[in-house]
Amino acid sequence: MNGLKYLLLAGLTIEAQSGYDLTQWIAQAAHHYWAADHSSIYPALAALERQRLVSHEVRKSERGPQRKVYSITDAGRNALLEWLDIPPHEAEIRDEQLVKALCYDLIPPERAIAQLQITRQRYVEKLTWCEQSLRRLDEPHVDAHPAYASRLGVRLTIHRGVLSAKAGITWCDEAIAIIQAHSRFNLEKIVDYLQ
Amino acid sequence: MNGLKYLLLAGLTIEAQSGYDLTQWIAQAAHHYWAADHSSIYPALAALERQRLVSHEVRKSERGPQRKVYSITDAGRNALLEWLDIPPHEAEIRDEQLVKALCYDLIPPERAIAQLQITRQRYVEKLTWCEQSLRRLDEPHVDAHPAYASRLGVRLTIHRGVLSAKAGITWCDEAIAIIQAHSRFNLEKIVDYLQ
DNA sequence: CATCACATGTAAAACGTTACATGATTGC
DNA sequence: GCAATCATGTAACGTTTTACATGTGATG
Repeated sequence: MNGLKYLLLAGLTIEAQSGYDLTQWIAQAAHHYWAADHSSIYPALAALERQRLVSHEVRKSERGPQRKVYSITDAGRNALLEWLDIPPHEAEIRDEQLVKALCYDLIPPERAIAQLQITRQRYVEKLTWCEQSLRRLDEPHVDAHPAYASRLGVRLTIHRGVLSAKAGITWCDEAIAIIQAHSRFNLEKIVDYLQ
Repeated sequence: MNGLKYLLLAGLTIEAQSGYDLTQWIAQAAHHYWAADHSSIYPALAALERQRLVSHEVRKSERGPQRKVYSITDAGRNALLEWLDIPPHEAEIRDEQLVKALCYDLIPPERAIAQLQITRQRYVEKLTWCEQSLRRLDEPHVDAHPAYASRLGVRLTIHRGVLSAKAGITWCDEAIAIIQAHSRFNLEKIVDYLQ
């Protein structure tokens, strides 16, 4: 069984959700650690249901067509718990921005810097979103049972988002500075060379 | 054409390399921004050669069987340059550690912490490697033409590795602290609840 | 003579993305 | 009526992973 299915099971331990909800949640809250879109989520949910790790009930939506709201089953929770103890694989990353950065020798510095500024903006937006979510988590909740007092796991993953976004912003800023220093340096060397 | 092919073209702008070299390089220097192993690299190189974006010559190895050393062609360089101006897609990440972290509510804190310590160690090793590489880049080179004085792109990507690894280490440390605080907090609440 | 690092590949299966396909409901 | 959001899916295609497959040369 693949990682997406465990992510879906994990999402359903937070609360019962539809495929649409899970899609939105992965795109926003889990985007910095898992990539998946609806066309892989719906078949994955169907497969989990065939394995009896989740079940669904149909509910009418407040707006739009009927929803299939999925819940994790006891078997699903057990499968998730078993998987949890396996040491995680290393993160798998494919970041086109870095492949392009590797080639910033080959293009004019202004174009490299313009690209980095767009990437920086994306990281800023992610940071804003994560910080807002953390603030929402910190609003006090009154729960009957202390075990549910706060969602540790959710906090941990959003906190990771904050640190990733900050690292991204720092890199963009420093990369821009390095490119500017480098182009000044090269200019000086070219002037020397021509004299 | 996919990202891997551009990464290979980018790698070949640094120097002519074999599939084996590229595999090693991606596993070490590019690991924090691109995942690929030899079974996708060899077919990708063959496809690039069919498109005349790279060419190879066979050379005997100092140790082991013959090598196919690939070079980027002018057409390859042009294809790379064209691609460089397209705004990069957002990074695609699949990090099992974070999916597991999302579930750290569900397991005893010691097990979560043990897992985080293994992950932390991986980040420490990555950081060590990147810092060593940067030091090597800083050793002065004497080059005939100033444009080749240093590899800006290589520096940029390794610098990203440093920042990513540091963010990873910080997260592991803070996650461990949060889990410890959370379990103390829950213990207190459970004691209150039982009284 | 076994093991490790070097070196290159292929085949089948699993996985993911893009595009296609449909339809309800709300607000403008 | 049109666009946007809600909501669920499938099909074709392309990519990636896992496993298989082979063989060289150095070191212990």
